[in-house]
Amino acid sequence: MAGLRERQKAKRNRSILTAASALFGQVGYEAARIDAIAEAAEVSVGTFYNYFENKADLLLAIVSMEVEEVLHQGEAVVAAPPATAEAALLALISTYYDHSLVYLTKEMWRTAMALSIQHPETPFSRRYFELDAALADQVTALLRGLQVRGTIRRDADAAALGAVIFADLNALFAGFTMDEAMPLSSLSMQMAAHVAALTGLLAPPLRPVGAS
Amino acid sequence: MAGLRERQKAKRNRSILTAASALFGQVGYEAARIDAIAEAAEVSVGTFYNYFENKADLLLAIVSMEVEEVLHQGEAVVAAPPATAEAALLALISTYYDHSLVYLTKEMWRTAMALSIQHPETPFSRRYFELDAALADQVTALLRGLQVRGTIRRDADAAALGAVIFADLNALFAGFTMDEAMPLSSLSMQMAAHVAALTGLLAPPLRPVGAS
DNA sequence: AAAAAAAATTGAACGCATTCATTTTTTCAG
DNA sequence: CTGAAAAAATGAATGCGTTCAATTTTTTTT
Repeated sequence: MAGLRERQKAKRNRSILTAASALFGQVGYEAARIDAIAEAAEVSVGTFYNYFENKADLLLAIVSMEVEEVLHQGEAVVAAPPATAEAALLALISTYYDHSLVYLTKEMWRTAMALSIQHPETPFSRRYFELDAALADQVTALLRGLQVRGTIRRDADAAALGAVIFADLNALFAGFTMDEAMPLSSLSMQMAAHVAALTGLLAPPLRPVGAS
Repeated sequence: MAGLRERQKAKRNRSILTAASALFGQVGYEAARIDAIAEAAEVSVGTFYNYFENKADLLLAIVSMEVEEVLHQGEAVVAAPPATAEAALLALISTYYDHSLVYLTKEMWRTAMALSIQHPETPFSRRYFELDAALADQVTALLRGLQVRGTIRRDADAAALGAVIFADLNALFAGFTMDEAMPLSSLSMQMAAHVAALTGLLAPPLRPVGAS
């Protein structure tokens, strides 16, 4: 049976996360003061730091949730991709983009990206890049699936192209988070143009009729 | 004739920038305290803030110098690119990479990237992205030059591919700055693999002999 | 059930970027 | 040269994330 101590710990953890998440959503990550989070969670500032390493740690918890859900959804696309290379890539990337503002605001994303770059040796950063790598791998897996099926040229370097495409979708997403006025639809359109440019190059070479 | 006031202002400006640059190089951007910079520049903390908006402003001055020099060098490559698409892209990108640690450390780059993402409405950010855009445009210009010359397919979307390639070289560079142990040679090799994957797709279609 | 040990809570104190009211220096009109 | 006005310099004060020595609560031991 869970002891008092254990139960209280779980309750406080939840309480802090809930309070932080709410405040981040209301006033933003930067403007959310630790005192305010602690107060809302009915805990002292010192106790807050007993539960979370620092402010960034809170953000990481939320980012992890977001990316894990999106990875899960992405699996379905990779398992059964649309018919054309263009449609398949757009389907996967849309999965990512469309989910992106469910738990996080643009400001929270910006902060997460900034923190991950600035302090690479931090647990925050390590975890963030683990998630990034998983997404990039999913893009590569999609490309490989398309190659096996003959939708795109087999001689293309799927790993390299997966990395390139992920870097690009990431850069476009960063641009999206940096423009508060930009709607998701604009992001999708930009991505569609880039995907079209790439898939235009990826069509398999025509094979002479009757060739083995 | 320049008055006393004007002359002193210029001298102090130079003094602060020199002191900051030296300290950044010695102890890093984050560890460089404003008091220390001010003291080294023989100026009070208050005066420091009279000359620079904030600490990031110092970094921006150094980043600007770096990127401007590299853009200048890049022009030469775009004006007279190597014979193959692969060699041309590698030449341009190497120009960027090889210059990158002249004025800045990896930590300074990381900080600059992080700041530019985190506070997009800041003068820092605006200037940083102006520089980024200029670099991306240079990649696109190179591609267009190669198209005109027939080195790569004319039906490719140069603007989109330029953006994709720039996003990728940027992502690889970010990875480089985040690994203190990684040498420039590793970065170049990664980029070479990606460039090879892309240029493999960019070869112009064979034209039947004798076609107009 | 009392005492000792272990674990967790607490808020005052610290470091550091930035701000601001006050003082000093420079300019310039008379 | 003098005194008023303008500009710049100054360092103490502020805000905020994080740390830590002291206190309180919970668990274990006897």
